[in-house]
Amino acid sequence: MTTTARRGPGRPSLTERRREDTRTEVSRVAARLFTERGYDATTVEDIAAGSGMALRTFYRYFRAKEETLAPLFAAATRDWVDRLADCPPELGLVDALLAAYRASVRHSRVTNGIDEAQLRALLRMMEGHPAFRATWLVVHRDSEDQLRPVIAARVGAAPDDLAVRLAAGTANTAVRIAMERWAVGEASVRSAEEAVAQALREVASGGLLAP
Amino acid sequence: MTTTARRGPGRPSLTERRREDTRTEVSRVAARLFTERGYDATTVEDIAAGSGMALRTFYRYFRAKEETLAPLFAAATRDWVDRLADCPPELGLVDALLAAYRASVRHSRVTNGIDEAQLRALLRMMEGHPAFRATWLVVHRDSEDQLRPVIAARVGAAPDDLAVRLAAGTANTAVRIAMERWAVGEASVRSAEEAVAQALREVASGGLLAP
DNA sequence: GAATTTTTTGGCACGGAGTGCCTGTTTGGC
DNA sequence: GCCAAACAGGCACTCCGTGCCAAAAAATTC
Repeated sequence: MTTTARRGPGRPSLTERRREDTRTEVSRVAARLFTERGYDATTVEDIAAGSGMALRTFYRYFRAKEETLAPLFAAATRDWVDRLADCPPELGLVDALLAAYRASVRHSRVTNGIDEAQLRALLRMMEGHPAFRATWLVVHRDSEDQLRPVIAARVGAAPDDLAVRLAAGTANTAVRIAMERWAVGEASVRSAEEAVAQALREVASGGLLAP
Repeated sequence: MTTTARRGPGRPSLTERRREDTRTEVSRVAARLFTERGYDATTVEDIAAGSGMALRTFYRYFRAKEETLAPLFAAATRDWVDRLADCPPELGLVDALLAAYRASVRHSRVTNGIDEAQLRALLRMMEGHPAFRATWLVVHRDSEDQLRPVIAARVGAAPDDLAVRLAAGTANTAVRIAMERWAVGEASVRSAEEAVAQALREVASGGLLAP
């Protein structure tokens, strides 16, 4: 972490940020072990040992083994939402969503977070590993809730308006489906970015539901 | 089950249906125990005993404790998709989705499946119970895949077309969000049916994403 | 209908997951 | 240096989930 971060009012405290860093660090270790040995063959003790902590301490950071990858996935969606909030307000919602995604994926390539190759490998492991699938879906469900206030602010509505909820849900679903298509290596998908662009453009056009 | 069922070509075998019945039965027992005592306070042995089977046998029907409610949730979405397939083709997609939902909820009120009050109670338990949340989301993710071929058939496209995937994902998300709104008892929601109708109409109009 | 094969069920033992409780160790303010 | 609060670790214990083998039940064959 090289960013010079002032404490700021809405900003999490130093302790909380340290905690998040630890979680991310453990998450990276787990991702490596899972891809190397598989999910079942990796014990929580392995992850704890690899992270230089005791088993009991691991459980102070994660409620369950299957939660271990959540910080890694969540970092990606979190970053996307944050960049959406920073997008110029005159941009249309879909354009902003796409621009935010592009900025996020470009930036996270050079900095911390999860790199695309690893994310892809993990997503491919999801088939046949219910625990993985569940984590992936839970992270996206959380992302939906994070998206709501940002979308609400852009369109000038309340975060719990039905229209805002649905916009968040739809946008989020589009990104999820795009990444799932990209992960399995569908022929017409050249990059995650392209997949997301296609999906967002499709829902922006109304798609099959609004003919 | 009192329906006189011929074997039919696409129909599952008797053994498979017996198995499904057993799963549903156990699912109902678990739903009762969870609502009575809470999720954590209910052990798998309780569920097995309540279902008249040994613990080891339970694990021949379910891979994990958190999977126990899946048949109950899945029966609802499965029924919805089946009725969509039976809707007259000249009906618009959104109208058909809504009609199928109405038929499903009306019919399952008198026959087997899960009744609304219990579903609502279980959904309300989801807050603070990650395992529940995950199951709910996984069921809806599966529903998305079941929806694809049916939608594809209606609009005359391939099931793995991006547009079909997104329509399935969006429709499914709309229903999920509607039910989540209904479950928490939002003021502007009088019934699950009304919530779903509102949500589907909103996405049919294009919503905030297609202004 | 008796014998046999196949499927289903249950008991047992075992390792990993997850937690309550208590003891050490670090951190930070004085 | 002293004390308090937060954090890490060890230990014991319960529950989850599974491999393995034996008993029971169901289907099949003669």
